[in-house]
Amino acid sequence: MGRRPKFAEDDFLDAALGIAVARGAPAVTIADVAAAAGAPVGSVYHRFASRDLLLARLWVRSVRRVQRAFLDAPPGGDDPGLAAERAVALALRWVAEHPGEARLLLLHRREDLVRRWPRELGEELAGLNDAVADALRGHARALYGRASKEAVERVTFALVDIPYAAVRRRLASGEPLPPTLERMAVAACRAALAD
Amino acid sequence: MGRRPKFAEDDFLDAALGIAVARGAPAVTIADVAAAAGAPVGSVYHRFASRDLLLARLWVRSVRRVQRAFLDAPPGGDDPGLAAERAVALALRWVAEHPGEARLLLLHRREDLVRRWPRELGEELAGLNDAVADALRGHARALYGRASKEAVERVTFALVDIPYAAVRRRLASGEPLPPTLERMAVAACRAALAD
DNA sequence: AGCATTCTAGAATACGGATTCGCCAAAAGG
DNA sequence: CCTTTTGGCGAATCCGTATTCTAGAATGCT
Repeated sequence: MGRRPKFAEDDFLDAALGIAVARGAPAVTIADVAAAAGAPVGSVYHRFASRDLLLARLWVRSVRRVQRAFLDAPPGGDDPGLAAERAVALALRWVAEHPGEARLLLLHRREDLVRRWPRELGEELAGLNDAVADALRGHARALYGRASKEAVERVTFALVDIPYAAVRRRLASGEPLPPTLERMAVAACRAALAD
Repeated sequence: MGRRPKFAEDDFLDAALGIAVARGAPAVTIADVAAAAGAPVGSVYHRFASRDLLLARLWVRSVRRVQRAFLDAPPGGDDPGLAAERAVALALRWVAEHPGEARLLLLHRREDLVRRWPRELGEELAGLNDAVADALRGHARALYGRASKEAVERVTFALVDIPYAAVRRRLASGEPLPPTLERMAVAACRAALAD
């Protein structure tokens, strides 16, 4: 019952992602999204109530995708070296496999993408990081036997911030990641865990 | 000869910085900058030909300021441990002393701030990083006896990217830097230099 | 076929914000 | 005091974009 859809939400999200990555977040205009998807503007509004909502959903979709990769990765157990290696390798691989979304997430903050976060997505935003926070506490417990604030901070710095640092500048400049990067990052990560 | 200026360029740059930091780059409208500086919009245009030029100058001013801090810092000589300690300490101190500019530089890319870089500032942009690149090569030479591409990459990762990573997430969330952070960052930095 | 429903389509409209422009004010020199 | 020059001032204008609105098309149901 009803006409068969010609455009899906994901079509517009993909189009928006492409534009954001290529020409920056402010260049994501509804007209351009529509053009990139081969659709008229009205069809975009048929799927998304507003530009902010479109971008917010793009953000959520991207965050969910990285998170899934992070959560699905095998935990490192109580071996700091192993945890370091896996976290860094995972980050580098994910960036290589999802260049667009990597750029979106690493080079923009939510606020830069979405001017005013739509109420409709309020809850969505609230619980977004819970699973990752849990996983980090799990790592802290496995490595140090406790999930104290300090232990969690340490794990986050090592497993999140350092891989991030390894990748970010290159992602911004567009240069390829140098081959020695992984080794350095693992060393740094390991040191942060051990210290 | 001529009326005495009531507003200086820096007044508007400071106002713009405050708005960018508080409400994000897109919220930096000329009307708001003027209001924040207690001036009418016309006076802003008397100093800056366009919004892009204003933001570009703000960017350049901020970059110059960090660079000065980085360049003025005493070099670590051939001791990786010392170099690591100094780089991390410098970064943490600078962020603490210049919270506004730190947020501007660490949380925004140039492209997010300035839509289209004004031609008038073309050269200004070109040579902006030369001095820092030189300094990094100097560090590479002092530490490893050579400024090969790989050595420079290593030094940059350790002395720039890691301190950056240590600070960025907190800067975005607004939380204070945890006391153990410096120690972890130094350990990571040192490991990246030694490996 | 008639009807309800789900979409496509894109022209018309509304609006926020950058930029312009004409005019007034305050020094400084003669 | 008159003239020149540098600045302050802010209402009016212009433009790019988000958003709305009216039509029409495709599909399933009875």
